[in-house]
Amino acid sequence: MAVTIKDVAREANVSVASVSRALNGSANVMEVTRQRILGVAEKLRYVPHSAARSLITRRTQTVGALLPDLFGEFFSELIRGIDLAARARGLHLLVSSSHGNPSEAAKALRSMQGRVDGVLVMSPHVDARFLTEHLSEGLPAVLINTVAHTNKYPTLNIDNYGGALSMTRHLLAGGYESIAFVGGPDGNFDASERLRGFNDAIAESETPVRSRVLCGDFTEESGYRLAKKLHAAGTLPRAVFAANDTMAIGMLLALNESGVRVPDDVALAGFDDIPIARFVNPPLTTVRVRIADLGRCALEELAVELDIATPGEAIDDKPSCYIVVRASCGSANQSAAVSGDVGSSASKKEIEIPGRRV
Amino acid sequence: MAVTIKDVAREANVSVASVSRALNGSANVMEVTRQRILGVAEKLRYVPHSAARSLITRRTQTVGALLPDLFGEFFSELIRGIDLAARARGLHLLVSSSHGNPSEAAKALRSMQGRVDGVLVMSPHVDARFLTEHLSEGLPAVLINTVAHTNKYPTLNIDNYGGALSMTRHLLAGGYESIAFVGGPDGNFDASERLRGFNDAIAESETPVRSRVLCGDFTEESGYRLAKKLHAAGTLPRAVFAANDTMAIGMLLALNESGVRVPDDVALAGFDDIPIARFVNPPLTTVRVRIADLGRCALEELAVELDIATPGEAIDDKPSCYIVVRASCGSANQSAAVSGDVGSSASKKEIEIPGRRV
DNA sequence: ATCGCCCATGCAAACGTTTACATTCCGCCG
DNA sequence: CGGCGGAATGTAAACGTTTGCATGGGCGAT
Repeated sequence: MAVTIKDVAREANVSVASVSRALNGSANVMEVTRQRILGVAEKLRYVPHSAARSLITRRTQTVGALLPDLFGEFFSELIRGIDLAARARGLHLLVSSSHGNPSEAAKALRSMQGRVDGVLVMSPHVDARFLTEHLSEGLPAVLINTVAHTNKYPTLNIDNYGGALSMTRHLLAGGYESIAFVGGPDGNFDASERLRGFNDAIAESETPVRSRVLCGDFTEESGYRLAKKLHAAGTLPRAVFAANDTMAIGMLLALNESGVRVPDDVALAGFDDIPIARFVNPPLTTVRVRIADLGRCALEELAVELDIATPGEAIDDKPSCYIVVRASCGSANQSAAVSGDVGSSASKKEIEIPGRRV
Repeated sequence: MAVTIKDVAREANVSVASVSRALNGSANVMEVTRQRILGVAEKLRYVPHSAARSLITRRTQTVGALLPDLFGEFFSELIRGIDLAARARGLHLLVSSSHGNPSEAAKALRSMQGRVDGVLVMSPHVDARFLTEHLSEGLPAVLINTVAHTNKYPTLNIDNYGGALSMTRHLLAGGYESIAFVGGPDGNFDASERLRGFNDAIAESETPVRSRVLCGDFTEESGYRLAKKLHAAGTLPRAVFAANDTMAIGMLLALNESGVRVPDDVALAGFDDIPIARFVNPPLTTVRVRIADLGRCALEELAVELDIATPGEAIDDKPSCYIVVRASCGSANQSAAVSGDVGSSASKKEIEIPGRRV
């Protein structure tokens, strides 16, 4: 680390300016000189001092990712997507995760100030006030899956609406005459969007269908309780679409216990495609979110904000959802019709149906 | 970001030096002056320019994490552990993951040069040569779960040996008279350590036991094939300890298909406690690694290298393994004896046994 | 052949800190 | 009463780059 641009300059018999020029832009420097400089730099294992560079260029070549307390696959995939996209653009990735409360997140956000050129923010605690409060004026940011309605920053969301719409249509196409939707916690953005998708799909249905909406809270227990209650009351619908897999699995447990057959008596579908979904019995039909895609798109969007996106290439659309049809809803007949060519990654008993893009 | 230390100095009617002193160390500055300066800094929302600071202090307050292509929970947990520990120390975390090959990892490592004070390296491609080649001389580093034998850098490993030893002892205590170990790929460090643990446990056994070692490659398919082969040959042992859960689950699939009862006919154990392990039928007995702990320990170790560890506090021991007893090996009787007090996080049907610390 | 222009290169300022050293001021002791 | 020491504060150098501007030399045009 002791070797600086001056050392290279001296060794190559040029000025520091020429070294800088040779290494960076191709601003006028004779090819032979450039080669000599590059050679010396290589030989000396010169690596530019990024802090010094940042000081003058006011760029850090780094983006920050502010994430909530995420577990398992979701976190991994999100970071993977972000990381790969960042690397492709030559950007570094500064991560700050596991923020359980707003003040922690705020502190982390502030401490990133000046270390990053832009920031990806995903946090349940983010609202407009939080942002104006803690996000410094000039810092480009992209919001991920957040409820904050602001046109100040681009926002990327999982296509909750589209996914729920597609899944509900799928169930409707299965011919179930009564369908229940199990919602998530009040005020949860994902949950309300999924409900909206469900309602719209029901509304557009041409064949009459009895639908109802039940209140869950995204926990397995709430699913379990609801299923037990419905069974006890004898009011089980023919199909249930739970707003997340966790609740669906809770219901599945209860139904199995009660001797209700899935999908023969009740078809069941979830949302998220959590890893366990394919291992429950029967495997759960669900909506899969392409999480790595979400991360990648977010970073690309941020690149646009940073004015480093290549103008030519089109920035990807919002990350989409896929319906993954497994045994928990008995529509093997028509799903086969939808998708003859099954993706190679899908197991033999799985069928993927691209979700509607919104 | 336009507000610099000069602005604060001017506004507070002091020199930049005093501002610097007031904000950093408590080097002689009158309390009243300090308060005034702090007030002004707050009012102006001054945040020090980290690049400028790094330039002169030659510290970045950032550590890098170089990780291979990790999936799911392992990655999440590792980062979580690192992130939390780093935050506790006021360090930032620069992540570069998903490196599939040595040259990518090397590039990433070099590009971190100068942006970090130290680096956590976890990569299957890391050996001594790789390190001397690509890790700049003065950069502190801690190796995670790597085979590189070097006393130049501290190395943290999962306690593969101890975990396998404990699990094998557990099986031996279950009274199985024949036990097979299914190994991992040749040259894989984890795999060979686990095998070593198995062998040592067998060797120390007082009651005679027939043991054999089979060759797997960590894939589900290899487990599946092996189990089918053993069953066809009629050479199934009473207990099988697979070097990872993935293979164990492959075997479980095959055994279930063949009508072999687990654990009644064959007891089965794995290693890793991947999320699915508890959802297969029967749930898999396995060795759990405290991955977040691994990350935390690695960062603490790095802090020591960086001379920023508080001298008083003892650095934690190496991260340990836990045996998680589930239904796939039928030793409910004696495992209950081992652990009467089950951790609150364990489900009703799970028993945790602390692994041997090495 | 002379003049001007452009290209390659060098010089030096600037970026925002920290910190060694200089200065000032005050109180205390001789 | 004068000098001295120490605490509070100021001054300026240094960190390693990038980049606007200056310089010089070669070459084409007149």
